[in-house]
Amino acid sequence: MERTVSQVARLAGVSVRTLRHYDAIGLLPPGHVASNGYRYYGRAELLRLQRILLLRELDVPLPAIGRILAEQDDEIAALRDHREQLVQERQRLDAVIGSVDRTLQGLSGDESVGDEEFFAGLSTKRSELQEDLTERFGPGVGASFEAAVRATDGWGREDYERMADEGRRLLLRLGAARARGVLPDSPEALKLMQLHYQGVYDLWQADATGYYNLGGVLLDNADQRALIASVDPELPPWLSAAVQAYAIRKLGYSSH
Amino acid sequence: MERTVSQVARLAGVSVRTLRHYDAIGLLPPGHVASNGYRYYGRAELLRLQRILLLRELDVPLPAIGRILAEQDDEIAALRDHREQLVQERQRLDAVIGSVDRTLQGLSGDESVGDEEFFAGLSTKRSELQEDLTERFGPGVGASFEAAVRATDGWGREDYERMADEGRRLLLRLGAARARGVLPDSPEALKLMQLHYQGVYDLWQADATGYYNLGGVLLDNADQRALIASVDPELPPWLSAAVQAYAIRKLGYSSH
DNA sequence: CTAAAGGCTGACGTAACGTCACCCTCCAGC
DNA sequence: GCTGGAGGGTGACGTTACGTCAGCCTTTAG
Repeated sequence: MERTVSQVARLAGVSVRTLRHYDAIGLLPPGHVASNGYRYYGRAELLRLQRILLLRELDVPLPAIGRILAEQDDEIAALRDHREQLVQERQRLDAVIGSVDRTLQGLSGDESVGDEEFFAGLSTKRSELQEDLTERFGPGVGASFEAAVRATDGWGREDYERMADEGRRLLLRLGAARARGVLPDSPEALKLMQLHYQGVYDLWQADATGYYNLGGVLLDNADQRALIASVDPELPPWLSAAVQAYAIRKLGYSSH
Repeated sequence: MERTVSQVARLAGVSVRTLRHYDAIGLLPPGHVASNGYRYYGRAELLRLQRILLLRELDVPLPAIGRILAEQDDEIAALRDHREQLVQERQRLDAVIGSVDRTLQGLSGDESVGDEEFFAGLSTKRSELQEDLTERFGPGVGASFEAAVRATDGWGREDYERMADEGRRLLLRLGAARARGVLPDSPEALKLMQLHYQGVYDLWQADATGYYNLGGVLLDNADQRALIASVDPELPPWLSAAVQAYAIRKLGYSSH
């Protein structure tokens, strides 16, 4: 009736090492240990092992299995909790897969949007954007464009492409965050938006007001919106909200 | 232009420890290390960090990120491969969640099937099963029932319940294996079936022929089938095939 | 000049074992 | 009684991506 490690291993379909491990962490001590150190398992241990393996197949971590087997009564409640975690993990995976798809989309073909139009289209479409901002909010808002244009005067195609690449990846990250359920005004989103603001600032020394207004334009300007949507169809409203949240929380914008 | 660890950490939203780690594994060495050991990062490193973080958010493991960034060209192919793995993992999770659901079903309510009817109903429904086997395959097949009945003569309700519990969990494990896509005649299935055969043998000293025939009865006998289906609706045909596969492969059954 | 930041290098902990490396014990055959 | 091989045992490192000390050294502000 007493089985050795290798016998139990064969019977249950686990490795000897696994049995030693379960002994080491106290999950399944042998029924009896001989004076020479040999482990011997009886019927009770085999039963316990079966229950362990069932739970293990259900992705329950070993410490949790130990607790469940210790307190028989709430085995079902524990499994229900566990199920919740599994479902959450699946949702997370779904979001990640969606992000990967959009990333592939954003990185592969999609040459419909020229490289130099990127960084939210701020590079070559700047003048158009400037007009839009100026006519909607007055000349003050777009004024700093001039300095920015001069700053990038010496840029070659390569510089723009690097900038475009950077912007594209940032939009992808923002899309991934959105897909994961991150809210536009959450701390995590604001961390990412700092990068966005930096990028915008490099092309156009935007202040709080300018950046805040940009939040609206991103939604209303067809080109801008299309550019962002090309990376993630659901990103434009999220990004718009995030821009405005950043302007308020981090740049101190207020509509006075 | 040169940023210290904490500055980069704040900018990118990662921990200082993470930067040290990325340096240690060679994923992101600082642009410059001062004579006092201080790390300083330039624009190029910030760019690389952004790309790292994008891929990290997509669940790409760090070594893979390193390879992807090293060989720019197949970034997209690498992501496509990665996507495949994510999808597989999601499928696995789906299967696990299904198994958890059936396990909850099998462990909670379900008192419609009395405890002592378990272990594939072999305990109290034995006589009925014996009739079925005898009338279909002749008296020889069911003969050893007699000895088994005597062997369990002294059993109390408690013994039967323990046996039932054991059987129930085994069926759950088999269901989990089936859901994971394990085939009835695969080595993994046969390992589990050894446990099933042992359980059957304890209640009825079945030989290869008897066990093989049981495979058919499990499908045709309404009680048996319902019992198994109560644990997993798709289990009966799988289990039937597994029983016969075990009889052939492990017990040497042949229809001569 | 001193204290507070902030930087640095180890080193352990995490999940669940796989995989050596090295040593001991039992049993069968000579 | 001896010996070889199967099978038992105990460390201890490797894996993933850092978190979290502990202990020591710079830089910077007052």
